[in-house]
Amino acid sequence: MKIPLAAIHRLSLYYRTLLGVRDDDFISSDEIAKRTGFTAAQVRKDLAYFGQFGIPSKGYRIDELKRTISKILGTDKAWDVALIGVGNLGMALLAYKGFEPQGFKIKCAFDNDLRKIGRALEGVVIQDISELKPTLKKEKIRIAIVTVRSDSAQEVVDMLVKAGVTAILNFAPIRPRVPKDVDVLNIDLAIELERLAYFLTRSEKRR
Amino acid sequence: MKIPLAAIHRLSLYYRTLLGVRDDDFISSDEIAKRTGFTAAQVRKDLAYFGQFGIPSKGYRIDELKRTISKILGTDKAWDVALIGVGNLGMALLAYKGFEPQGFKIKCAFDNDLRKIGRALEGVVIQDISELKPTLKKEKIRIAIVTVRSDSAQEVVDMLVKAGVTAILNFAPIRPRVPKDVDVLNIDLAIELERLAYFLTRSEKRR
DNA sequence: AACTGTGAAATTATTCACAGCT
DNA sequence: AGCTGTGAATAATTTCACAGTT
Repeated sequence: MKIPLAAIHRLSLYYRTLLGVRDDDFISSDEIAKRTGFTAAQVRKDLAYFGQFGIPSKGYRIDELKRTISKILGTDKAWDVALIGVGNLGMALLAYKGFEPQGFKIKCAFDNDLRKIGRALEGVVIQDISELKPTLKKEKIRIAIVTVRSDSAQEVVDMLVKAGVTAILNFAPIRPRVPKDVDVLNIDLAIELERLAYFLTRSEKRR
Repeated sequence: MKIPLAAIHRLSLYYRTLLGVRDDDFISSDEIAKRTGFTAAQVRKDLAYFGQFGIPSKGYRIDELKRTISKILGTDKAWDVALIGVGNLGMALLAYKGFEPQGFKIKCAFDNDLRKIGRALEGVVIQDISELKPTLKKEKIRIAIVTVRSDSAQEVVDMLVKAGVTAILNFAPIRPRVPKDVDVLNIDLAIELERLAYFLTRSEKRR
């Protein structure tokens, strides 16, 4: 069956909602919908893509549902992550507290600035970019976050692919080319602001 | 006419591509498609939502198209932006060089940490959060970036709405409630990693 | 009675394919 | 001849609505 990509995103949000609810109880699709802003039918359909977890007339067992979603998303295991580019944004992500609760740990960091190499931040020693491949192979790292400037982003992505990385969260404002078995998720901060500017322009026109 | 939200996102990417091309020439939908990874029909349809800019047998005038897209997105004007929460991520965004070329300028920053208030970063003096409403009103700021911890995010968003902000880029891992004339774009970094983990889990199963 | 799971219908988005302009 | 603009066709996603289960 073909699962809409958007469903995965919603699943993450359902999971977040469940974290704020007492465990030892049931929750209905209606209640999840209310708390996340989606519709009840959508919640049920999304969950049904992956099996039948609900009990008619009661809803979903919260603790079970949490475990199930976590397993679907793959956040039931811990994932080690590599960070490439320890500039402002990279440092902020190193210090970001939101990753570990979801099972992600930035295990190693790389930069090409000699002044940074060898320094430790948040318990992670910054390594020279030339160490990238051996370290990633050794640590069996499959996920990387790219926060380098756009002019070296493609080069870094190529190195990551060669080092066996298959999932990349890219903050550089380019869309890197990768083999099709590698997943890239692009976050372009300026583009997000552009979308807001579009809405703003529209709504000001409407007045 | 109803314009798909995704079309706006693509428009931003077309624009980025055009920046890397000589001005005084034409470009075909096919060429734009090739450079952005979408299809030519999609490029033409997206542009056609907003008017007829192309010349049959030649393509689109690059300089004109750039101006046109910029106008559609609203990036032809400069936008002043407020930043709330000068933690690691907030500081990184303050220093981020990618906003200004697209017409966004972080004009003021707020925090509630007394040790930070009064300090200047990147030429922006950090103000006490109590100054938020008067400053935003005075500066007529409509766009805000929220990088506070999740437990105060809703409160901050409420303040922003009261101060007249109608577009919010939110990095706190909650979905704030806002009146329907306010647009919120949520970037949840952990959720993005969860999507990658999902792909990774799937592709490992396939082997 | 209450709530799930799911086909069918409706809606939304994308792709096709070609008439028409330069 | 080449490339746009766009209706029509197709595909994807969401919503509806209800049969079935507890």
